[in-house]
Amino acid sequence: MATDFDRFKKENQLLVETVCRDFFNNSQGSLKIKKEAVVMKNLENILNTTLVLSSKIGFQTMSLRDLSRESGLSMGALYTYFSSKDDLLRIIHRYGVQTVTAILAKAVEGESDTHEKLRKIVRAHLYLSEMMQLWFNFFFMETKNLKHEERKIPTESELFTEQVIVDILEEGRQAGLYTVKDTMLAASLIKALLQDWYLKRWKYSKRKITIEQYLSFVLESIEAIILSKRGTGA
Amino acid sequence: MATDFDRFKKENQLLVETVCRDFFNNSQGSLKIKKEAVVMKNLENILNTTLVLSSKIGFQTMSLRDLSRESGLSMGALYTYFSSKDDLLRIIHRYGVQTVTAILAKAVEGESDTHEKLRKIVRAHLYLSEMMQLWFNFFFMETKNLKHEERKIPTESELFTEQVIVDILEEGRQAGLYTVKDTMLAASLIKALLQDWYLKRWKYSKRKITIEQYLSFVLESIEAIILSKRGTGA
DNA sequence: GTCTATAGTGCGATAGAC
DNA sequence: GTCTATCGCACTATAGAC
Repeated sequence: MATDFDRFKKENQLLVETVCRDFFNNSQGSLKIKKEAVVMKNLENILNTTLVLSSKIGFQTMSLRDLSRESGLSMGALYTYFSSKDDLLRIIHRYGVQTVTAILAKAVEGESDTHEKLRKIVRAHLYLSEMMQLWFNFFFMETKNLKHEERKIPTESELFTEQVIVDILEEGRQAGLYTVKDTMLAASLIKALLQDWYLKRWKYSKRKITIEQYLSFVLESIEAIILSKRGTGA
Repeated sequence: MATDFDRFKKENQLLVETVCRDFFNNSQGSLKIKKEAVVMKNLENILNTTLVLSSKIGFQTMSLRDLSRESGLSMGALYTYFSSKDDLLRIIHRYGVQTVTAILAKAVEGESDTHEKLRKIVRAHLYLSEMMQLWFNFFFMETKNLKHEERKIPTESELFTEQVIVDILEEGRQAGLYTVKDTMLAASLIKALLQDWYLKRWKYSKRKITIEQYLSFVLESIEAIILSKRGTGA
């Protein structure tokens, strides 16, 4: 049986391709290589290999020689796609966060029912973090290696998503649907629960908790915290 | 006015000293330096400086030259307290986790009221993570740099604390006090909320959320999730 | 018990062949 | 476009003076 998550996966198959294409379109001026197909293939390889190695030993510990060996590309080839190790870090953050933010923003688009909107953003966030588990972990763990000016990228993304949730909660509170008093703290709490899924993946895997089970539990918990009585429509 | 947290701080002033003394007692055979006072002073300096630098740039990025400069100790002096950079990492994890676990275990000792026990462990965890913020962050961020055999130290500590919470929830459920069905997921949720306080310290600081406010919100939220009706005693 | 000086290693980055 | 060879540097770790 196809689960809800399977459907989401099918609708969003080309995530890494999106990241790579964004990069290619933005860098065409400065990039030495002009063939899109070549850039796409190698860049996807580089990014995926970097994410895998970083999840095991961390970005700083990973040497470019490790990356060269694991990706099958020579040191020279690597340097045609980024200008320094720091640049590679920046690329992953910038274009990764951009893609994630765009998908999450789209997830609630056109939904008018407040509570349904809340459920949609929670589900989209959880599913996306599952599909892009290595990316989400990377954003969280490697931010401190960015130069100061670049650190605001993941920070602002965190605040943006949280603000989307705050807005929904505020809307529900003013409509008398939610009784929660502090919508900002409630939104932080929701973010913390969503984040726990990918930060503690080892724990949930070991216990064989499926993503659907986790989603149900999170939604129930959120409702317990923010809902007094549900409207007749739900 | 002295807050609840101020009282907790006074009762647990000597945390880093405890870690250092544990280390000294356990290493006296292998340690070159024999004077306890000297070891305590320098080790505390080394550990604190390491935690500060790691919180800014990460343990791997921090060079021992950085540590030497910031602590005021020479490279040679550093190497009389640990045998390699990896050893330093291990020391912080091992003795730090040991101290934290002992304090948390003591926090619920002798409390017979189930719900009060839950509130005590939540409060102790939150307050302790505030006092040892750099330590808790270090445990979380630097675990992957440990050699495989040593990684179970922080992992088991996470599971231990969670099990304490599971036991309390299970006790309450069987007594008819709590209606929560999945006590394990509920305990994970509580841990996630506690962890968010120190992982996202920048966010809560910026918003001027005090630790007392956060504690109240977390306790209320937990109660909303697990409680049906409170007993007459509470 | 702490220092300075240095040995030895592996890194990021690049130049030039193909 | 991709490769190999190599430069210069910063690192961990240690040896020997004080």
